[in-house]
Amino acid sequence: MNSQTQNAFRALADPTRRDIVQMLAVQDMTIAQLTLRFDMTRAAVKKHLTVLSDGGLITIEARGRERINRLEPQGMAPVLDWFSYFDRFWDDRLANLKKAIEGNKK
Amino acid sequence: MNSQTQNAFRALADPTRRDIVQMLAVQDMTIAQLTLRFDMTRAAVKKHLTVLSDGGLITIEARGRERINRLEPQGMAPVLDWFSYFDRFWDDRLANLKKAIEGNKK
DNA sequence: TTAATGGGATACCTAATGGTATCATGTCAA
DNA sequence: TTGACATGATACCATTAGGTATCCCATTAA
Repeated sequence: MNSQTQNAFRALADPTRRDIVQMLAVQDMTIAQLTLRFDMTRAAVKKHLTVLSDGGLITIEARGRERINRLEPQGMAPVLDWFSYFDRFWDDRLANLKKAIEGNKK
Repeated sequence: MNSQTQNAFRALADPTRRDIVQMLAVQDMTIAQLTLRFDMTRAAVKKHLTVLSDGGLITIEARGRERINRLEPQGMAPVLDWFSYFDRFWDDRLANLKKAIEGNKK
């Protein structure tokens, strides 16, 4: 049923894709630009972008002959939502840890 | 390098494993008990538990001939930590969403 | 002591995954 | 209009992943 959650978790399971997500958080990038940052072919990068798109984590907008890959932050919501299930189970130690992480928000 | 992050993300990429994590949040369980809850063999469940253990999400304690599988909430820290990277990039819409999710904490 | 129970280990199968190479197509610039 | 450039699509390959079946060992209960 909830395939968005599954697709998002799956998309984030690969280290290359997590790197892409972090890069796109800084700025939109074309496939060619992203490919320059990795040691793999453009085709491989494009496959990762497709998986990220399926996971709702990015959007791919055509602009002329280029494709602008843009982070879709809302795509992370299903994942964060899944984690929220544990709020009532977390012990004090992790509660403090979580608080510390969120404190970094600055 | 940071294999804990990778192993944790990978462990959570499978829906069965996410279900196991949620079940173990409620109570510790043996392999046999968990197997009753899924439509797969004990060997398959054990494989999932191994992956979860590699990801630092559970601990497996031997007690007599049984193995007590216990949630290790701190194992989620690397994942939450990874997400915290985006705090400074999130726009208002997602910031509100995140806030709403955390509001569910009760 | 013996049988049943809980689990480990291994081999095996199929499908999915991450990657490449290659060729085709649309678009921009000279 | 004619290349060069950015990307799409496809076929192919090796490895990993999720699953089963099977056999073995340790522990517990009768």
